[in-house]
Amino acid sequence: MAGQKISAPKGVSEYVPGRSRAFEFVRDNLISPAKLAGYQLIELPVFEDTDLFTRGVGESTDVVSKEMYTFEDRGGRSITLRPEGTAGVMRAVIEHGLDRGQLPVKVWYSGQFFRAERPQAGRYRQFYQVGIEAIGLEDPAIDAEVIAIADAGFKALGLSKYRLEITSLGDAQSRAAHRTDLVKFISTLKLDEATAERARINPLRLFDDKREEMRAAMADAPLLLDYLNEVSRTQFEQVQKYLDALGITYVINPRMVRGLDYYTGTTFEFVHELLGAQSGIGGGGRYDGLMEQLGGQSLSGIGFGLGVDRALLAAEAEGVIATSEFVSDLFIIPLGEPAKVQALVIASKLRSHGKTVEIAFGDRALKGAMKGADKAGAKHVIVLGEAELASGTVEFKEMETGHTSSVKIDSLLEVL
RNA sequence: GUGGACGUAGCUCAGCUGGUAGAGCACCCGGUUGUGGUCCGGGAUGUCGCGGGUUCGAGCCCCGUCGUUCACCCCA
Repeated sequence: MAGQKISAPKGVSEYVPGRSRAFEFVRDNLISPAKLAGYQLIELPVFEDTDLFTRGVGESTDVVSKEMYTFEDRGGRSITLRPEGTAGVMRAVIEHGLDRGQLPVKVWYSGQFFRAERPQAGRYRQFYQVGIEAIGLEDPAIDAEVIAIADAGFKALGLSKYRLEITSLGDAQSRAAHRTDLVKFISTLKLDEATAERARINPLRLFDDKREEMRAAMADAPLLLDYLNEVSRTQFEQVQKYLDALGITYVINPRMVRGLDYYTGTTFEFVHELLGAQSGIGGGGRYDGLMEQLGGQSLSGIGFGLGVDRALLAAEAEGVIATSEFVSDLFIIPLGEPAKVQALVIASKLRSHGKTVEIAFGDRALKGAMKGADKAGAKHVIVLGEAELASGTVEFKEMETGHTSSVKIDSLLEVL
């Protein structure tokens, strides 16, 4: 049975030449501000013990209850493809005792995540995220810095048509007080079965319902922000003060809901204007109980995850992705066998000095090869034939201007 | 998981009420012997997503399936 075509699994995003450079640009620039702020790389497995997510992210969440890729490995262990980044980072921090040293622990990560959802524009089953975590400090200044780093990442891409929404989920005491009243309020509403079930699992969810009638019904619902106790309120005000000082604009969204159970205190989301239904390009927040929940000491942390796929979509929608850049410094067109050998030698030497050099293999006609050089984005071209080999000199052509000059083969490095 | 739309050359799409496929872009070759981006000429390309069915005959109709897409849900 030969010849059957195999296509990619449903709902995965992949980037091939043509767009892969843009993807690379987005991924690298999104995370660059974190590196400037002293965050260090943490490279983790894409699969983990299933318990890590059921305990860390929370069994009541959609992410855990119906979107995980879970399977049994050959040793009978339950394994899950990571649906998010924070739980894995916490596991590794505890396991390697990183929290025994100087605090905060500051790490960044980058990689693929997996959720078995129905695919949609900007929503994939395998998606790419970069993120950071700062663990072990409760200073609201670090909350503001974390948010600022995410914001700087988006700005580094040239994005501007997005907004930052923030809120505070408060501490356990504040949330408990609010929950009592919220549940009471919800009990007065007439809900369909699915919605009632969601309310039962997490009453805050109803704030996120997009249906007009639900929004109207929830208009007068008690807001968590009004229930913050002294400590939580002061912290949230501090965060705002720092953001103001940084000149970062934000809107307070008291109805913001996050899908992962571990969030507490400062919580935020970046929403892009041009993206349609899947408009969240990044988000994060503080998590007080997570580390303890996973068997570590009781430290709070804060972090974010930014969606690389969606940020790329956003950048394309805004038209801020730089498209044509020179890919190679030099393109060599050899004419004849002896020239081909020399081309290999010259290219290899220049590459060892960090120059990007391509060779037109395959004995194409000169015109075709020139065209190829143009398409490939070559900055300079040289033709290597009998005459050049004999004289040791080539016509060095600058593609943008078409200007040529005589250059000794041995001196190519100087003119590149 | 639920509902709607769509699925024709590498890409974007056209194809009237069923009669055995087309355009633009891209690609390849050439425009007198070794120089690109413009122009001109020529050329290759599709089991019309896949599988059934109706019909003398289906890209066009029906069913199923897979995929994409939009919304809900959820979230990056």
